[in-house]
Amino acid sequence: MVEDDDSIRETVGEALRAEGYEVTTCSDGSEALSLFTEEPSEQVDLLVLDLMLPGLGGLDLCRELRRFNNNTPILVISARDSETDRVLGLEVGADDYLVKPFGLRELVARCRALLRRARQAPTLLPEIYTHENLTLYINECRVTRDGQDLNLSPKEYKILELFIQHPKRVWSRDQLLEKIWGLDFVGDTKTVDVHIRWLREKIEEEPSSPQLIRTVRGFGYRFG
Amino acid sequence: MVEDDDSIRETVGEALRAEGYEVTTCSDGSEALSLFTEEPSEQVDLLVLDLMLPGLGGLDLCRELRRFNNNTPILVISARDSETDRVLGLEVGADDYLVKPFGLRELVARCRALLRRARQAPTLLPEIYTHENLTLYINECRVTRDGQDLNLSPKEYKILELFIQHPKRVWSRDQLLEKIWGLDFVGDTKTVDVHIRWLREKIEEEPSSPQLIRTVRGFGYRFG
DNA sequence: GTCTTGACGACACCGGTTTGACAACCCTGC
DNA sequence: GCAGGGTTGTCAAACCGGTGTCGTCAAGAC
Repeated sequence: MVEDDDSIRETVGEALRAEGYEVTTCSDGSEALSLFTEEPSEQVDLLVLDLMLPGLGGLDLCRELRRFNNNTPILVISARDSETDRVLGLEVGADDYLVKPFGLRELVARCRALLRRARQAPTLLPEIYTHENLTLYINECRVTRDGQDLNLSPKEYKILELFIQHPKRVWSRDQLLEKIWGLDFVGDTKTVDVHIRWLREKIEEEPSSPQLIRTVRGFGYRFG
Repeated sequence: MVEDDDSIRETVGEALRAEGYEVTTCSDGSEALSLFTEEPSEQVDLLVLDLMLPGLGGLDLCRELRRFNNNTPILVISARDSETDRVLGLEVGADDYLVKPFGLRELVARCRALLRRARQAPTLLPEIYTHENLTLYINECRVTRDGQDLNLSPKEYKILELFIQHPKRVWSRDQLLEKIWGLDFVGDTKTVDVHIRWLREKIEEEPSSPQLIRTVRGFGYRFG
């Protein structure tokens, strides 16, 4: 929690601790930012952030965090209560905006709601996926089989990326069209079949009896 | 968006459409719930929900969705502005609570914030149903019996999925034809019998004296 | 006992899937 | 600008397994 007013900081901190949360407080923006950038960085699950801070302001801190792909949930608390202020806070990356003065029960409830949702999202997706003898490097758009580079086309790569990120999940042809080709694709779902075939030829031991990409008759395809 | 007040529904709907969102509106809770339970279910990315609704109320709808592991983001809009109301709304599963009257820009900003966060949670948790020694994995179109994979045909799988989601309920042959085969199916209801038989052979200990799929003479079939 | 309803076995058909071939398209290097 | 290779979307034919139908028999209901 970042808040320069001592009494509010103490009160809110206590209320959250009473709920069983572990709370770290500080009173200005740059101190907060260092918590995120220093190594080893503390794992922060939720940031309760006042806007009016000495030095680095709350909005700037918010922007800065999002700029570095930090997706920690942020609950802004502020005395500025105009609609413009609220919209601005949400636009720069806050997840919720609560106007002072607020009730402690509401603050706790909103914190809980944010944490509940954040728990469902993996904090960070891995950049390298491995499945049997296949390895996929997200950043490099590259796939190796037994260490040997595979030459996949863009579509083939995207399909494999989706597959390897969700092993065992069955994808219908329509879902694949939506995910890989986009909603605005017009054409036949048979297109998917063909790309699956080419992908099989590159990653399967025996493309005619595929082990990695299985067809689930009537539904679609499954990887793994 | 679920809202019984015509003018609010229109205004908000238009505001969101103006932002490029695709908006479906309805005016009561049960209608909304059917959007989620019907097959094929519409993909809903965000639910904007009024609390005071005729019939099934907003809070009940919220609870019902969460009970079925539906984790669609929910933004509650309500004229009830006491702290207790807000806390209650957030506790039953809403992600945000906005008090009427509200500014359209703030509403849009809060919708955007919720969608931004939801987008980071790519897959919903695997939906898994278990009944005695059977386990059904929704996302994988897969069923195991005592841990062993069952090789079900599409029709068999769909029937079992429907059954396991509604244990003890009696389904008439016509209802099954409508749910599994679709409204446009023309043919004999005996078809259902045959598929039930095949399903029994795969999931029952003794298919000739079925324990899981019971026949309710004169009515249909019951699972569990 | 008679009638109705459901279970079972067999079989032909249909639709989904695979496969091969081909043309349109987009890059890239010359 | 132009040629060539790689990528992509479409189509038709072959293959295969799921699917629908039918006739018969067993089990309940009255």
